Amino acid sequence: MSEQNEKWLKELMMLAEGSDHIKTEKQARIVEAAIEIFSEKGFAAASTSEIAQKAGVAEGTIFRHYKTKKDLLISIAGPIAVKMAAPFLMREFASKILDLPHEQFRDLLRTIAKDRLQFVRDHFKLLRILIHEIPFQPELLEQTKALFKEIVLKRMEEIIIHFQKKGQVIEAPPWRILRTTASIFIGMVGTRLLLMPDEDIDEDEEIERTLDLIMYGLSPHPKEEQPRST
Amino acid sequence: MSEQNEKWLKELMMLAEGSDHIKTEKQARIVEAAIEIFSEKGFAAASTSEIAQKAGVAEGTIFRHYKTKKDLLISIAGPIAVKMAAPFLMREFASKILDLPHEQFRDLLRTIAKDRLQFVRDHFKLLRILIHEIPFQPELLEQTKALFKEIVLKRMEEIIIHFQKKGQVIEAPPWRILRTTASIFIGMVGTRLLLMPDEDIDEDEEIERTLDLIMYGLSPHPKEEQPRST
Amino acid sequence: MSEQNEKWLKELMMLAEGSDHIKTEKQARIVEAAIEIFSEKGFAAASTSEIAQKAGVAEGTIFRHYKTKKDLLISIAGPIAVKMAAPFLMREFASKILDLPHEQFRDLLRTIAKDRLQFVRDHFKLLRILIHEIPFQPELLEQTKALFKEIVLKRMEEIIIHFQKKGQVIEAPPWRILRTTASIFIGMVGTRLLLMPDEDIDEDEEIERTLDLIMYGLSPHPKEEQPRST
Amino acid sequence: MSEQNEKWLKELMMLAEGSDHIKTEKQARIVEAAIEIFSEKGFAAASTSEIAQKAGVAEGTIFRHYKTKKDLLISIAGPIAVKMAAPFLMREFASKILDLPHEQFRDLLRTIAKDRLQFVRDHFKLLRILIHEIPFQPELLEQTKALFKEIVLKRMEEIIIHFQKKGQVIEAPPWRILRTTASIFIGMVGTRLLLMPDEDIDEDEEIERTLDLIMYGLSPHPKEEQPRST
DNA sequence: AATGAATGAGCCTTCATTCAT
DNA sequence: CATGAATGAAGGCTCATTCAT
Repeated sequence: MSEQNEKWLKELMMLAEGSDHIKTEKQARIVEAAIEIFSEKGFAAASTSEIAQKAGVAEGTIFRHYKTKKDLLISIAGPIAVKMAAPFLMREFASKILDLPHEQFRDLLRTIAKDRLQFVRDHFKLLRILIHEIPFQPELLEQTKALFKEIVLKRMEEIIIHFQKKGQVIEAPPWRILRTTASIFIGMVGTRLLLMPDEDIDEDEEIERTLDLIMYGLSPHPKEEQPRST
Repeated sequence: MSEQNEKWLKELMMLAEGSDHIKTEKQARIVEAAIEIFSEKGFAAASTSEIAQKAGVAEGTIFRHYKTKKDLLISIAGPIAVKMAAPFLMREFASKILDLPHEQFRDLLRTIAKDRLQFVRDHFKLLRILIHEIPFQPELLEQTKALFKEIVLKRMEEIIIHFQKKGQVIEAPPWRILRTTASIFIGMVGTRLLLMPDEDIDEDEEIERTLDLIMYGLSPHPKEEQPRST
Repeated sequence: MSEQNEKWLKELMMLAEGSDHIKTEKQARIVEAAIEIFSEKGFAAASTSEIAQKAGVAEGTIFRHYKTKKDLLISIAGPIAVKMAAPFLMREFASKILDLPHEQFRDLLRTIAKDRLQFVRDHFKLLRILIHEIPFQPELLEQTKALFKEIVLKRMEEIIIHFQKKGQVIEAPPWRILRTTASIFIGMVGTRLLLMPDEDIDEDEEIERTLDLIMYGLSPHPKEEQPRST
Repeated sequence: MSEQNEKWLKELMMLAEGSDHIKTEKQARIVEAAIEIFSEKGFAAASTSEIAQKAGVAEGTIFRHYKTKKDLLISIAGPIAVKMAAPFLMREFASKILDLPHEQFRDLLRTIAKDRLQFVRDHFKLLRILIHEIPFQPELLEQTKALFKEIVLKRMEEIIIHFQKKGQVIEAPPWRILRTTASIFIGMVGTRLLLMPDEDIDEDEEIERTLDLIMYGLSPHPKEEQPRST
């Protein structure tokens, strides 16, 4: 990783932990209201007057804290991508994992999946805004793309290669392995949250079965050789 | 499938083939311009005057053909979901496949994937609009949800069960198998089109390797037992 | 009356009887629809497209018969004033009445009132349009004003003077007598039609009692001298 | 009068006196401009942009004070009916008059007529708007109808009955007496203001002669019995 | 810092009118 | 005569943003 990147990383980590430079209580109320409304109607269809009303502040107050409406959006949607990637930003992330001698790849996936799933649930509205506005806000797009290409992909590559060396993961380009795994989890979350938001299911069980599919695929496998986890 | 559904199916199939009741040449120009602009800036941020200008018609002309701006959106974004699901609407879809005695599940996946991938490329902008507006247009949401739950899921379930009986697919809830497979392909397409639109890759090869992952998972498998496809 | 006026009178009488130059059946349907809608929402708030729809013709057809929307209004609202004044246009109107030796003024008022009241009922919507648009259409205003000043007032003046000479009507400027009498009847009709459209009353009786007030006023009068009519 | 009505009365009286909740100077300019233009071209044909221009404010400013154009109309035309009826709203109106032992009915009529005539002259444009829009704005219609039925008619009935008992007014339904008297005055005002706005006449004399007609009617009356007032 | 009245550009939509068919 | 697609000006209204208080 270049020195450039090192500096960027530091900034990102501060962002990931930072309190988002929210200073006054009114500003907090504005942000909260904006999240609610942007998420509900989309950025373009949301009006600053509605946000002001919901936040219980005067319209002018919004523009005291954020120069434009888009500024407000960026200040809300920008950091969430960083936070989503936060675990991968930790300096020790890869090394810690790689040092654990008996760690199973499957266990790692489970840990990450559960952690990020919880994150998604906790920040659903914010992520919704981010996903929706990414195509229309080049800033967001570039920032997020870079984040995942430079940080997440890089870190995960090391780990995947590590497990490939240990013989736990097949030989295939790490990016394809990452993409596939991520897609499956995203698909799982998406289905849960969007198609059947009210259904009550055993999530741990669901994750376990999904891990089965990730690890062994759809094709039946010879008995006893690759015992399924409980 | 209920009789109700039968009727609905017929309507959908007509929609799937229909020329979208576009009658005049000006109307076609309006639709084309609208697709372009909706896709580019999103529905809410698009202006009818811009659409009119791009279409080379007077603004009033739009409203002669579509009662409201939202009407225009629905008439554009509504049918695309049906078309996306079109192959699954064909009466013979399942039966045809199930009758082929030696058909491999993997071959089926490949066929569907290639076909739909082509479709996505051909109608990228339209699908972009659909995906973006679904959360804000209850009509689109319900229609699309029903389409996939009632048609696509139902048809694919039959097929998956069929291959499960033939021992080509592990015993797992068909919906989870469908979800996983679909997610992986969607992830592949998404990555291709969004993250690396310009990169030049051997798509057939990519599909094949992705099928490997779908069929056998990440875990290394005993030699010779499940030979990889060519 | 000047020669000028004589010519005008002739034209007016033709108008008063004329079939309004309505030639085709579609035109008739347009006029009918226009009356309905102008009366209901007012001229400015009525739209030609609504009229066309109600008439069952194409929008263009309206403009084949009437150059503009205002043209349509004038062709509808213009003649109704003339028709309202029609009885006073008849050449023989005054002379006929004046020749009847034993005619009572009260009987004359009764006759006119009943006749015009019926006319109002028969052409309520048209009169509504006329009254509403008079202030905004100078043509209508001038035409109507002239009609009443030159024709109605003139004719009634002769008659009132005649009855003054016969001692049946007090000495007072004829215009004031006409204005008062007309106002009372208009007030009666207005109250009937606007404030209590559904109430069921004995109209003949009402007219008679109103004539009492016109003839003898509010002040109680000595017995036997001016016997009230039954 | 019911308690319900008592409460309503209070509200109305506040309205009748109230400064119409006009707070800023710009709002006052908007109202003034709106009165001018509504009166001139009618509500439907008036445009908010024209009003804004005449008021010297931005068009948006109008909509900050009044949610819709119709809102502006109602806020202008609504109160004027109440103000027109204001004298009849005063709690002491009837009692005061009835207590004056030697009061003549004719004097009462004269007082009211002069007062209201002045009011009409002072608020001509507003009344014009009210009269024109009443048929198209159900709110105005109902409010005004109720006002006159519940307040004006009720109060005047008491008074008329009082004078009937004193023998100054003939026995006839009070509502008919009111209607007739009101019609005559309205006709007088209407003629003055609409047909001959520029003519210069002795108004006091005109009122007096009109009162003659109201009190004694058109029929000549025996000498000396009911001496005409000067 | 906070307010909220004021702005004016721009939005979606309607409308009277025209014209080729 | 009749049609109805097309027009483009104008309408009512919303909105992000500014600024004096």
